[in-house]
Amino acid sequence: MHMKKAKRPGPERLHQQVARTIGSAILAGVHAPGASLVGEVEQSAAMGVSRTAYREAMKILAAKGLIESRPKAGTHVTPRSRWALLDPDVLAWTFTGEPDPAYVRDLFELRGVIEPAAAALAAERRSEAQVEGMRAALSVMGAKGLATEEGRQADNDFHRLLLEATGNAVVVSLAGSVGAAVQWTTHFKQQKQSKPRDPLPEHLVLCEAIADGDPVGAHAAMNELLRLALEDMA
Amino acid sequence: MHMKKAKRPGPERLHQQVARTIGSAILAGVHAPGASLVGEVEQSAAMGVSRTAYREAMKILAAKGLIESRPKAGTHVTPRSRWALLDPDVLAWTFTGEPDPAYVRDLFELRGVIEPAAAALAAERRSEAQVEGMRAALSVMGAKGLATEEGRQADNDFHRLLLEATGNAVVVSLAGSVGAAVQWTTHFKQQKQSKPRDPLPEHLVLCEAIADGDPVGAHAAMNELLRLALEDMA
DNA sequence: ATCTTGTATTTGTATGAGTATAATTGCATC
DNA sequence: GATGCAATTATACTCATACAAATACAAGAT
Repeated sequence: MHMKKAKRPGPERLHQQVARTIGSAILAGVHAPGASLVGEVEQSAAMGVSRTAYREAMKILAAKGLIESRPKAGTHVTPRSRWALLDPDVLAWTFTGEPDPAYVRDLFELRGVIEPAAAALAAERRSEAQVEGMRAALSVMGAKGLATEEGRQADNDFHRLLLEATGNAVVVSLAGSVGAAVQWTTHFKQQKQSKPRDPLPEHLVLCEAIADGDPVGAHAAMNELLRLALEDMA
Repeated sequence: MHMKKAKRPGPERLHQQVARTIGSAILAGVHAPGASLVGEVEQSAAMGVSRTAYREAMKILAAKGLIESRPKAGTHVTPRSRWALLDPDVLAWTFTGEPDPAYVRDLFELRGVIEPAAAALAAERRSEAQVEGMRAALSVMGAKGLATEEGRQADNDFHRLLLEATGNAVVVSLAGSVGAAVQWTTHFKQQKQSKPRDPLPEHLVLCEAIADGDPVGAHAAMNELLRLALEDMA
């Protein structure tokens, strides 16, 4: 069987580059809420791109709630409360720089709410096939370890399967974003970790609670898993 | 003191119209995931707009994860799992048509997870000023009732203040989206409600639990509030 | 079969002109 | 002085056109 050629994201388009540059600057606080980005022609010229590319970048940022444009008034950064903080791109832009510690705290707090609830839902609704898949993923994870690419992939698979087992599309998309964000943060700190602990045991406990259809147990198991993960970073 | 002129959204721009039209069609299932919107020139001509406006609309939809474009391959609708289901615009587009019952169920389920947790956080972190504001809002709500615009505004204020009291920016933006979505759905069904129940008592219980700094009580009170609200719709 | 190479199709970028919107200003009025 | 109304004007918005770049696909070479 052929390995299907991995879908290549391709080179970043110009308007995406512009959106990333300005978006990152906004999230880093270079342009505070209320700040003015008035003057399409000057701004685009200053970046050395056409107004077309610049405007399309603005549309992307506006779609994510970071800016707002009106004729005569110009383009301004919106208050933080309107930003789509869980958007995948916004998340990535946030973690290009040093992320605000308060933001990371908020993120973990939300994770602590969402993921145990998701585990409980999964325990109630999982199919046999999903349990099979989760067990298989943990098996690979145990055999290869988290040091290998395969092991990390299996870890991802496990969590993805768990989310899908909730049968709640909104929870899936949300927890997916949060999980990705948390991985970004751990990626930072994990550099220093000389001796990583083996996280397999708590994964197994969680998996079996879900297999048993035990929402309360799954909730508690996920809580424990998150507690241990957080402990590893301190 | 002058009342600042209320910010008027103004007329919808052309590219926003196009984005709304196609976005709504995607969410309504007219264009299923994988469906092709190939041919910018033809598509834009068919809608009677310039290619510029059409492309800017595409950038908006792409920013919300609904579509994906690549040269030669064309533009296609992405799988549902990538959609930003909690984006304000996406929510609005969803509720222009008959929303999928499963989606509404998922939304309420998430609300049942988020809002009690938010109430508990608020109980731990609220300031005195915030408690004052929440009490004042409930006072107005009790005096005017939910039949008046002022009363509904006070209800919104209460919930907004509660969220702000969590001190968690991510929870605020998230719960704000979910709350807005839930209001859309209730707006549908509430038409038929001949005799609305007075929701003030459970609001007061919740408010006092938060004022007392009682996370467990606040969690339970919010659960009860949501249970009653859901009951009103059945 | 597999790899390379070419080619055609589609989106991406650039530019310039003109339009529409709304913040601002100035003026008249109360 | 404050308020309401009209003209001004800065700014984003829309359009049309041309060209560039990327890439899926097919044809050919190995």
